[in-house]
Amino acid sequence: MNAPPGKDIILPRALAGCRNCPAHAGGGVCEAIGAEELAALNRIAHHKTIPAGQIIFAENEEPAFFANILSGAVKLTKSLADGRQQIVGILFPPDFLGRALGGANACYAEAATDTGLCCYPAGAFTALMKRYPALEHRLYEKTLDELDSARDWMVLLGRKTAREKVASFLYMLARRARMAGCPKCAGDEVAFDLPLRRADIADYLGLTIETVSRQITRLRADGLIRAGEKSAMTVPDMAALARAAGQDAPGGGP
Amino acid sequence: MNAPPGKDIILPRALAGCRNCPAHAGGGVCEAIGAEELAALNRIAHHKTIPAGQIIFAENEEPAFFANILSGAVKLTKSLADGRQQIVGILFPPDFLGRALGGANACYAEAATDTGLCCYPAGAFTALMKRYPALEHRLYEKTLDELDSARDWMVLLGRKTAREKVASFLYMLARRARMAGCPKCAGDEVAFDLPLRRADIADYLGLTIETVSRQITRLRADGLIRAGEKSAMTVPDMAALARAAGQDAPGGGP
DNA sequence: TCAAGCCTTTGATTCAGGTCAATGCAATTG
DNA sequence: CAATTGCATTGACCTGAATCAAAGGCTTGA
Repeated sequence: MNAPPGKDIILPRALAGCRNCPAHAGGGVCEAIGAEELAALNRIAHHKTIPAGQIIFAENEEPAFFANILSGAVKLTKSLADGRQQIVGILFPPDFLGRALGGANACYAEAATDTGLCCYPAGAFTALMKRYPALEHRLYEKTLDELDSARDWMVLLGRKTAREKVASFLYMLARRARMAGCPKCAGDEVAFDLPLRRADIADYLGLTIETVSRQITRLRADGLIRAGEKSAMTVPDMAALARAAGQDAPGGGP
Repeated sequence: MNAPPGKDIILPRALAGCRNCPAHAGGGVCEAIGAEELAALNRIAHHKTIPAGQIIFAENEEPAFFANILSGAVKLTKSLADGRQQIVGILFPPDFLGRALGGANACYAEAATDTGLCCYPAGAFTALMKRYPALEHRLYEKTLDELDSARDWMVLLGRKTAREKVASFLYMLARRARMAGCPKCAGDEVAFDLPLRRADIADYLGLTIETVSRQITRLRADGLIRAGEKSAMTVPDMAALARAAGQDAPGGGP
């Protein structure tokens, strides 16, 4: 695969578009690098939209491009020879997609929902990284954060019960929604959309579809979540959900 | 904690010692950086030996130092409020210990066996990283590798059976021993010492002590491993062990 | 409008791994 | 040299989650 599949969008040759970009504020790669670096990045950038379910790149494949995620969600999966799957990470805006150094990607990347990307061709991006240590520095920071969350997830996979796993997953999404300004929230409640189907949630939590479904039913019966239309979810009491998740973060810690 | 506990060792003010250092060859931080960088590192370095069981640094603590691991093994653990524990990584020579950027450590670090460290005071090391992008680049590479192995471990935790987990753990140790020159091996066999007690193996694999013990017994009965004195282990057939581990790496892949 | 596919939910049953309890076995120690 | 302590092993039993099986909604589209 040489280029990301999906629709191309021609970028205006200016930074105007960056100003409202999620990757430019809120912890993206484009934050905390200089104006020169940003302009250079912008010159090689290229927007794409990817439909849900499409594979963005495969395992053991030299990356042809890297990207900032602008909208949607991307799942990173690994699988065993016999087909068992594990989702090892979910990327949301403004996360960075791709192993920016040292060869092949170690997992599949697939669009979990319709996804918008700001793509950089691998060669040009690598050259920029060499020229601008600030850019590499920023990516290193983001990688350390990814490593921390991978390790948090290892605790979940190795030591939490099915109920705690599902509660943790919902709690993570709710915290993310609240931090993102929470457009659908009312009062203290936090509302958001589930970006994953049951099968994906199961692969993310190391469970089966059926167990995920049962635990969601149970959490709903216990009043810890409310389900609305489609994939809409509401958390009436974040602290209670955190407790059910086995987390010691009453208000909204890590 | 301001300094690593354990015995201090005065370093000769020269690079002579680095020549045989595991961190200087075989993938360590000190490999693939320039002579100038290496000399600067050496100037701030400081050897320590840490006895087994000693905590090297705690969670949520600003690191006072970073270190290359010279000998032994260090376990990184995270735990839930109620005491459940998960080992999220084991570091061997020539791995790098510490979050070199952006604040507090995200897990406990404890010496699994008697461990030798080459320590760098945090402030001085950070200054060097700023001055020498090559050093930061090298650390970034190592962090990406750590992220990849964390994700491999997530597959193990989420999707493998108890038998596969234990086989994977032993297979990982055997591969490491074979790559390290395999001083104890005879012929095609691979011999090594278990650096962890049953309780630690259980915390690493997301199992209980009893299950680990039973699976080791079973693997022994099946002839996939042989146990010697103390913690000595021998793998007569690496390919067979890889198969039991659910790995698709017949000869000794990733 | 109805059939065909997807997902999701729910129920019944099974089983891998956890829990509880006893024993074994070295390495220390008084 | 008992007695203690800390692991490791083994056995009996239990349970949480997997598996197998069957409906039950929603979309999609003819």
